[in-house]
Amino acid sequence: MNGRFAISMHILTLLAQANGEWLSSDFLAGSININPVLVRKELINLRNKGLLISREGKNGGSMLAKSAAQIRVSDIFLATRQGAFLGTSRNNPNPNCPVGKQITQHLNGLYQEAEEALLHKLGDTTLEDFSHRFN
Amino acid sequence: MNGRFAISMHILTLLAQANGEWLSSDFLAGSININPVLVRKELINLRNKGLLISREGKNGGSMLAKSAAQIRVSDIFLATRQGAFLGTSRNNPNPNCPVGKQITQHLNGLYQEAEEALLHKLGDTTLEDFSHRFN
DNA sequence: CATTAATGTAATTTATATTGTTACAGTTTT
DNA sequence: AAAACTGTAACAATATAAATTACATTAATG
Repeated sequence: MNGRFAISMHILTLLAQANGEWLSSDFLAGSININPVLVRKELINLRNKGLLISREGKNGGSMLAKSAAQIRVSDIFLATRQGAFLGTSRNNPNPNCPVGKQITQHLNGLYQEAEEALLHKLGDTTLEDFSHRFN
Repeated sequence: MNGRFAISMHILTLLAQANGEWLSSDFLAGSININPVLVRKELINLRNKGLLISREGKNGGSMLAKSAAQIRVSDIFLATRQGAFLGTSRNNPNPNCPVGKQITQHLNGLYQEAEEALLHKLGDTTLEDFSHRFN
């Protein structure tokens, strides 16, 4: 998918299983096995998207902003994709070619349809469902 | 999606509209506006996947191996994705954490489901359908 | 049979995107 | 005041993708 999606799923699964405990970015980073700063950057993003809350200072950390049953995997997907997901075509097809002139537009249409199908599928699973798979 | 998918769609759309003409890699590269060597690499791949045929030497080029109606966009997607598409998680979560130990497996399950939904959707459109959108 | 116009392919470089690191300021609890 | 956190900027390293160069090979054609 996207490295950030995997990190966010990991973070949120840990939070879902934390039962009201504030988990520190260092603890999360230890489970994911990545640098704590990357975790904090992801935490900031997920917080901005309303999926978790954080507390600064000693005994600080993060916890879910709502119950895991209210968070769909598609929400997490949407929260972590940067702009386009399928696309970012920084290509400049030849505008003098009938195909080149239109291809970007038609590919984008295709990407949009595909993404909708993907989102629909990911909307079937909640974070709670996912987190229960670890039992 | 993937830069190679876009290139392949572009190549195949041009071939679909070529009506039995052999198109050269230089011509294709001119429409896509990328280096001809990249096009040839993609042509090799698409040929190995049975989507087109090529002819060497003077007046050589490529053409579709079958009618555009027989090629689904999902075939092209499958032909261009390298190994995993959603995934390639070269991350090593902490095996001493109950979540870290299992997350890769569960994410892969999710990716597989998502990819199936995507493929199903892309299977609804043929290269012919796509190519007709340029009229 | 030499010329020309193609493909095939390896090796290398360049560009871009992703991921990781360091350092330190700010916040809150004790 | 000390300790344990988060927040964030600036930078470094790595990985991936794209482009380039160079040349061998193939086949048509005059």
